[in-house]
Amino acid sequence: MRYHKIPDETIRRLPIYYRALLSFEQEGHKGLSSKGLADFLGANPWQIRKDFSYFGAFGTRGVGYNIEKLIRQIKKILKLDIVHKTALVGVGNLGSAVFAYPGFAMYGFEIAAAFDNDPNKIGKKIKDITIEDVSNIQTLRQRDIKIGIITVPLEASQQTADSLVSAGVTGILNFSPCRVTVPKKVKVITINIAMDLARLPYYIPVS
Amino acid sequence: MRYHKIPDETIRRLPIYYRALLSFEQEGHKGLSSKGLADFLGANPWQIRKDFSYFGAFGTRGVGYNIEKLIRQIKKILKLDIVHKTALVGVGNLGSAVFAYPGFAMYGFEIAAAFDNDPNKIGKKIKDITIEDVSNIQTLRQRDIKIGIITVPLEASQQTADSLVSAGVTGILNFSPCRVTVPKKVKVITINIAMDLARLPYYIPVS
DNA sequence: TTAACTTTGTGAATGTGAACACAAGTTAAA
DNA sequence: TTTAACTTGTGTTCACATTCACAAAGTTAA
Repeated sequence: MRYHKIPDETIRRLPIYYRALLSFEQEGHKGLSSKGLADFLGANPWQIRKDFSYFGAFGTRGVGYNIEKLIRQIKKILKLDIVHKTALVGVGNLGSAVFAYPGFAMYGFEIAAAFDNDPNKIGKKIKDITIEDVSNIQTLRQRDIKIGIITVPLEASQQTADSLVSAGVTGILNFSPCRVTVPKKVKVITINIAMDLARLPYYIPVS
Repeated sequence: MRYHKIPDETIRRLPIYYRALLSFEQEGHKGLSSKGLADFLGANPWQIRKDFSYFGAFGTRGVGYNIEKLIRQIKKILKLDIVHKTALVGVGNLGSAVFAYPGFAMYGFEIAAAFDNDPNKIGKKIKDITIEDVSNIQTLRQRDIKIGIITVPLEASQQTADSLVSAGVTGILNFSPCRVTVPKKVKVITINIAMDLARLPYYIPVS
């Protein structure tokens, strides 16, 4: 299995396993079976084993997995052991909230630059970062920033994405409520609570 | 095709179509072809047509779709035309942010109750809603509230989900960073920015 | 009325991921 | 050493979603 393409769904699940493993480790556990992890997460053991098997053999037959080793492996696969410098574009309500979000540091993200087009905001500081004019986005290449975070209003999001891409960014976290189109080599992850929200009523039986 | 089970993926895409259609309508357009919508969204025309076809024939061959009619249909399918009363559990940082989020009203959600277990918070008001003790969750059944929003810390999330389910809730929006296990008849949508975040580095080539 | 042109709706083919079953390896106890 | 009880890793099967190709249906213009 080792030389297969890794399913996107597997990558999507790895962070879930990762977090669960961290909590098992904190409780002092050393080893864990796929069944143990599956029960904890409400998932299937074979799904978990299959996911791991794409990356090689992590466990020991008849015994299970070594939690510490497994954490180290997943961390490496997801590249969570590297600090990624990111640039946030759009320091409005949403942008500020994202700035304050503690989850970023946990997964190795460091917000190293912030941009806005509002003259009133440019020059101000937020958490040690000076807000720059959006025209400065092109300097990201020299500054070795490869990830952009889009928190601008709907209308400006595609344009922002284009700027980021032309500045050499290879990954985009898009909080704006629309799909942005980018070259294939650039990975976009769109986070849109409203869209997730909107499909919930479908599943609710009408009283 | 009309009597098939609707793929979950189709439901996931409907809100995306819905939002795009709203913006087309606002620009004064009356009609739209699957190709027009696909170009706008960076999607495939046949995917869009297939998705719509699960619900019957919405368009006119040779002509395209009537935007207004299409919006009405999707709204009905997603049940966005009904106001859903929801209960928010956990009025901490995350809970307050969710409370302030304007997206809820847009998709027919009304936060009609708020719960916390902190005596300092109970009795206080937030946006006209009085914060109640979590033990009051059981009153949701009488109050005809069928959707719960979980914004409690990790440790309390499963327990909160259990309370909500036993209070007759049939849909849960889970913002806590873990999977919660519920009976099959209850639909859970988990929103977890950190998890989405964590898989981005995987796709970023190391410099 | 006819012919050329659009665009939808859908059966069929293809692709992808989930579920399963089981061989292979490990442990422990008789 | 043998046997029984576990647990992983993976080939196979199955289910579902995407893509494709085209018939059906409508429009326009001569």
